[in-house]
Amino acid sequence: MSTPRARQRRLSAATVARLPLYQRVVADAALRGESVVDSTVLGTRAGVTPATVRRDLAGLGTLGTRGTGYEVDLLGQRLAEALGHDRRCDVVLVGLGHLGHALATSRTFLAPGARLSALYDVDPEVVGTTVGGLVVHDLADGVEAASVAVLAVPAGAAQDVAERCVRAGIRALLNFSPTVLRVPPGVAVQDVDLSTELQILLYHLHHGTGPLAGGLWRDLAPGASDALS
Amino acid sequence: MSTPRARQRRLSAATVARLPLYQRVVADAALRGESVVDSTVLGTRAGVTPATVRRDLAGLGTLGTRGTGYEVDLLGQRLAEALGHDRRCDVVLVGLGHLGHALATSRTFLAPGARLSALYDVDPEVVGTTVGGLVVHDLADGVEAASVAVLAVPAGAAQDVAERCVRAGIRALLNFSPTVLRVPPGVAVQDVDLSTELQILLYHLHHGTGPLAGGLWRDLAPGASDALS
DNA sequence: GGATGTGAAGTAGTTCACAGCC
DNA sequence: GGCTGTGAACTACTTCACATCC
Repeated sequence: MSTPRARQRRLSAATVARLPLYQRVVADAALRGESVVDSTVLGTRAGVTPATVRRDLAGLGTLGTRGTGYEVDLLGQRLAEALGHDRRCDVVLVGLGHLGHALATSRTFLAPGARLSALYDVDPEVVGTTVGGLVVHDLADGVEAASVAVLAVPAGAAQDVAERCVRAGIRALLNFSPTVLRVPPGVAVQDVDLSTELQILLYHLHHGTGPLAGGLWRDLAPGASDALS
Repeated sequence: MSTPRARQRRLSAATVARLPLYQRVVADAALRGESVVDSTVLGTRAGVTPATVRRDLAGLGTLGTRGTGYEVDLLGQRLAEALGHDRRCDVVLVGLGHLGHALATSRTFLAPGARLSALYDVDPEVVGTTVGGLVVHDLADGVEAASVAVLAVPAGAAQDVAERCVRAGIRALLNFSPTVLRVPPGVAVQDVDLSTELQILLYHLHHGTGPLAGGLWRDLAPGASDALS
């Protein structure tokens, strides 16, 4: 146990945001029975240039083979490790409107290692019901400790809910409310604002503007789409 | 009508992504009865540095007053204009699972100017029902023309749905599926991957890494939170 | 031959710091 | 006095291009 996990350098935020993408492409490649992928196919499938792929993956340590590419199994393993898929982690979800319901029952939302540990709402009609195998608790009864809280609540309630979560010792919030949360230092907030995403798209549509972080204006692959199924 | 809309320079993608945030803060300020805001309060409320606020807003033309700040009404007007809130725009939504349902019934998802014009699904149990005042049509019967399509469908269906939309003449897709879509040039795709957002948050939590595009590790405001009721 | 990994160049975005105006 | 708007410095990210190794 001398150098347990010190293989990878510090990854940039931009790289981290792409790791889940690579992970998905690699898992898919494994399912298709491919044993090796190179940066070009990884890139086209992930919507990223080959150079960026290589730069990103180089940050995980030396795992490619020159002249060949990346071994799918090994790459998948390293990505899972970097993304912390081996670590258990409890997630609580607050707000069981349609969005909360969608998240609680989604098969793909939770990363490997993450487990939904509790659900909360304030609506008496919802409290006590079962969603995705978990009973919905009353937010007023307090929030249990966890690693992450997902906030799928109306804007007006978000700050209050965030404070309850922080008081419960939760240090990472995934915020779906259109609100900028005030949290103490040491608490991470990741905002996902669905209406903002639409507005960004509309802006680029109206102004005919080009590529955006999310990867706009992607080209159709030259060959036919390689039908999966 | 000599220089109708040529007031603003070309805005960077990063700036565009922040405009909706400013817009919200400004609308909120107007509701509170504030008539002027400066870059510092705008910044703290939007979770952005004052310098960035000024740089961003300067791109909309000269609209601040030195020594004072930005007039709320004027700023709101310019932001709305830049975001195209005056332009009508039809949005179709495909997929009425919980997520689609949430989007279709949300009061905040659609930007001003945007109107939901049609809903589609493939599930016979859902087709024909009414959601948010609109009847759900069968996707197999074809997609009507619109400016934007929102894809809230399972990953396996996303590419097919995207192609139907493109065939219907839609040139902007908001994609909630964990899939990289292949589209012809000239079609804009904005990806929103909810599971990726969680994974990014988990990475930063595990590795104790710092600020991210979304704005992690925000500080608590020095004063008490200015309680809005 | 062919693909990785990486210095070096190029581009985009942020922050500083201050001149200019109210 | 105070705050905007912006050149200039800085930092972050991407892309090129090639030496390196299989």
